[in-house]
Amino acid sequence: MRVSQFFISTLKEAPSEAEVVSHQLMLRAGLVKRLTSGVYTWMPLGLRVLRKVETVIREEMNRSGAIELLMPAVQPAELWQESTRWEQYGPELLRIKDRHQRDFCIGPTHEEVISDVVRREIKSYRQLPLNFYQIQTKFRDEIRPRFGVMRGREFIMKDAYSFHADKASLDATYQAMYECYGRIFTRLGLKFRAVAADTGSIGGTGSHEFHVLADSGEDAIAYCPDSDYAANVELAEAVAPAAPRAAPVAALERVHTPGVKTIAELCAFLKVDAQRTVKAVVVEGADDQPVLLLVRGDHELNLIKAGKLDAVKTPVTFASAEAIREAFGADPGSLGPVGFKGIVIADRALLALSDFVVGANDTGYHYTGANPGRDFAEPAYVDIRNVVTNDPSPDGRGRLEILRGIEVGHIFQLRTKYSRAMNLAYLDEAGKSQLMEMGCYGIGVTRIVAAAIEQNYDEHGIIFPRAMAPFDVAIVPIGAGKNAQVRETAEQLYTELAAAGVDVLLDDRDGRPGVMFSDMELIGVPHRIVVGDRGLKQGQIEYQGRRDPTAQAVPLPDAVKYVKSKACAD
RNA sequence: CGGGGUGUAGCGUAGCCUGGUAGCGCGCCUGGUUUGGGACCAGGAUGUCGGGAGUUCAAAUCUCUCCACCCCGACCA
Repeated sequence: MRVSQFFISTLKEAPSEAEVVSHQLMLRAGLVKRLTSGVYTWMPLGLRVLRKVETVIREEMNRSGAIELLMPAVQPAELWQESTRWEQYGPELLRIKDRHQRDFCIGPTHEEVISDVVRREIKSYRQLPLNFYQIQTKFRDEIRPRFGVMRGREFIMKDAYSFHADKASLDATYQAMYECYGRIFTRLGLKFRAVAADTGSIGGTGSHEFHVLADSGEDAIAYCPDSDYAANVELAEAVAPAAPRAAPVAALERVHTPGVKTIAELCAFLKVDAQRTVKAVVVEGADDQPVLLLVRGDHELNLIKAGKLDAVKTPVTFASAEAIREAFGADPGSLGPVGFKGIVIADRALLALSDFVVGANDTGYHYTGANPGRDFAEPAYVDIRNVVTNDPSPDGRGRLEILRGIEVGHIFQLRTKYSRAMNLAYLDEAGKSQLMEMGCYGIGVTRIVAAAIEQNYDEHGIIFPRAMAPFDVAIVPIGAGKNAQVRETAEQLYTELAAAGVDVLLDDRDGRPGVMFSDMELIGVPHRIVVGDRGLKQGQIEYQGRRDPTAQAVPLPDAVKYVKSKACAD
């Protein structure tokens, strides 16, 4: 491709709407343009990147035995009513009406449609298993789109749905998809991690998320460097402390703590370690009575874990200030278990804690020297906190580290959740009707582009991994307009590299060198050839990898071979 | 949806407090000089100052209202 026949629109300054690096760079490089909140046009350059990502996904999915199809974006309400998700999905489902006032939605996912396809087509166990996938545009009316295409409302997803006669078959395909995802992200040149995940609202059992590692990631991942344990912090178990609780030494003492509301303020005021304090969080209970949750001061309550407790209403809702006043006679910031009559649930870390500081249920007062069993009834002890660095690994084989990640893939065992609702049945060998087992497997295609940039950039711009770079190699001729040898050499290299199967971009704009260099760096082309009279006088061109600190002189006759080996090496 | 903020040319912004009819940098156009890291000189074009209403002799500036976008929270590929 020649720049003169392509479309490149770069920006020197990042539009002020962009907060995160990937979003800024995608706008500056002209990969995408925003149409409205969370909705983007993929410009020619960005589309090349997207297509390369899709190609890798498609090849690996096909290799894993999945079969591609394409389902509609617009879906009739009837199907969603049948699965009961028309009511359950909430405002994130974009609902529309046609001219006859019939209800439709723009598909945020395709379980209903694929189930409808399969139940019409599949009658016999002989036709199973099947794994259908598509690469298709989704719409989810996110409450708050952000970070450009990272969390857009309209986005492209690869979604696959597998159907099975039994659980063993589902397990096999699930495992195949797990391995397929590993190959995809490896080929795309991404540092990633597969983690055990919460099954969330889609439901079912058995689920892994694939995260691209990046400090700016929205998710926290706990992993054990000494074993293969890895889980989303939402799910990672905080194991019960091994050491028993020390016997109480201090007496319960009420201290005046005026204006102290947070654990940080409490620690500063009383000069105690946060590990010697207990945080009290009040949530709405299943019976609408407030439930008191206790977590060690330096720990963080895990709302997903808390939501799984029978006594707690799901989704977890914090009690209102009025409800708290009524139940505790004090404001948040001074709450505790001493004297509280309702349900108290403590994190298991408190099993090892004695003589701690906790709110006194009197605004502006705390207790020191508090002890369960002596000063208040022993609460139930369960795991309701987020794991932290250095917690023991749940598999007992080391200690946890925490990383941040961007979720780019998610695989689920749906089991019979949808087949039951949608009546997805087949006839087994005995001629008996059975529900199909089902799995689903998603990859955020557009999100991958943003995640890859988040992981690969420098002060000059994007550094695309080879597999998703818009071009493999950029040729930058210097002074081509008035030096025929430069021009002809560049043209010749362009032709030969293209013929050798290299995706090459020739910057034939005859612009100033600085402009061409910075554009090629900004858009993330991984390899660059400079052709100038300076080098040609020595019979050389220059090669520089996007991450190389300096350029390398290469004799002209070796140039194509050299560059090809570089471009295909990584 | 709740809380906070912003809206001035394609992008980045000044002007707003204290009302007097819009400025700068980049980009764009023309001509010339340049050509190894975002050139220089000369000339030029581009603004419903987010929309509407109001106050005023006069509104980018003050008031009201609507809209859009961004940031912080619950969701997710």
